[in-house]
Amino acid sequence: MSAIREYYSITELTREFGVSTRTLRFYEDEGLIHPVRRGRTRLFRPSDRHLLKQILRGKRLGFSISEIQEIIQMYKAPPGEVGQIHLMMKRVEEKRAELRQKRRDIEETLAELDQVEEGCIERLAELGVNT
Amino acid sequence: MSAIREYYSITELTREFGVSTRTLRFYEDEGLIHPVRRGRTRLFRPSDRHLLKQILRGKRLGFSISEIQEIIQMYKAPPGEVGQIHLMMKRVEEKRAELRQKRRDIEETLAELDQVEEGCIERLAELGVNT
DNA sequence: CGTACAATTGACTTTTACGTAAATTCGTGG
DNA sequence: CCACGAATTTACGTAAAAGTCAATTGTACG
Repeated sequence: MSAIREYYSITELTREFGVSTRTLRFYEDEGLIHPVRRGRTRLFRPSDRHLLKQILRGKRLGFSISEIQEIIQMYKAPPGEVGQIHLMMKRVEEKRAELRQKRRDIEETLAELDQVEEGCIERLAELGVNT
Repeated sequence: MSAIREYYSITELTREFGVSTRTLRFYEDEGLIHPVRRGRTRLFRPSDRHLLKQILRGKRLGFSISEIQEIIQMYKAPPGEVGQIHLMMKRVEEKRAELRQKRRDIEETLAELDQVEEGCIERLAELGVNT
């Protein structure tokens, strides 16, 4: 078994997650991740790797980079000021509403795909089940 | 109560769904919808409107136009040839897998946002519940 | 019947999220 | 020490999904 690595190279992460080095540098430019450096070379810590997972998850859900940025900000410690905390809670609730909408969209689409499959099965039956 | 309309104008749909006319024309160019014409003016039938709903649902889930195109194709009657039907069933299963992944992503993100909210509440408690 | 407004077409622009290529720089093994 | 491979920087390119603008064209209506 492998212990938890201290650092990952950029190519290790590109292979693990199927993204390009360009993509990782782009995410750094956009301020989504902050790998440390040894000289000019980027070293990704487990926390960077975890962040990358969250970024890619956001991408799969169709969020833009700036939306992902926003979500990631929320994961960091809550701000110190009461007004800011309430603002964050409002944002959290908005994101949740959006996610629930997406979930409903998924359920609907899945249901329709089930219908499609049924149609296919029926059609196959019509054509004679023997193949 | 309003009966089912026969036709919708382009601006009616843009208002109902919050999209621009450019967008609807773009979808038509891409072959997603096929409104009929009176002269040069587009007339959208209820079926076009329904299609538009499905398109926007796909957009919310982060699917590209061509992916949405693919999904919409599935909703049309299954093909006549056995091989084609099996191919379609395979595609359906692939899409379902993708949607289930998205659903997992949503659950994870929702759980994390719950954590964020809890953190906020705790933080507020620390600062004194009186506000 | 004219005009004002809604809709269309076509062309160009913009934004996002990277891709790609060229030139450069580490650093490690032989 | 030096070559070679891996990583970096800089800069320009591109595809997708519209936005925007200009020039027309219907067409409804007073």
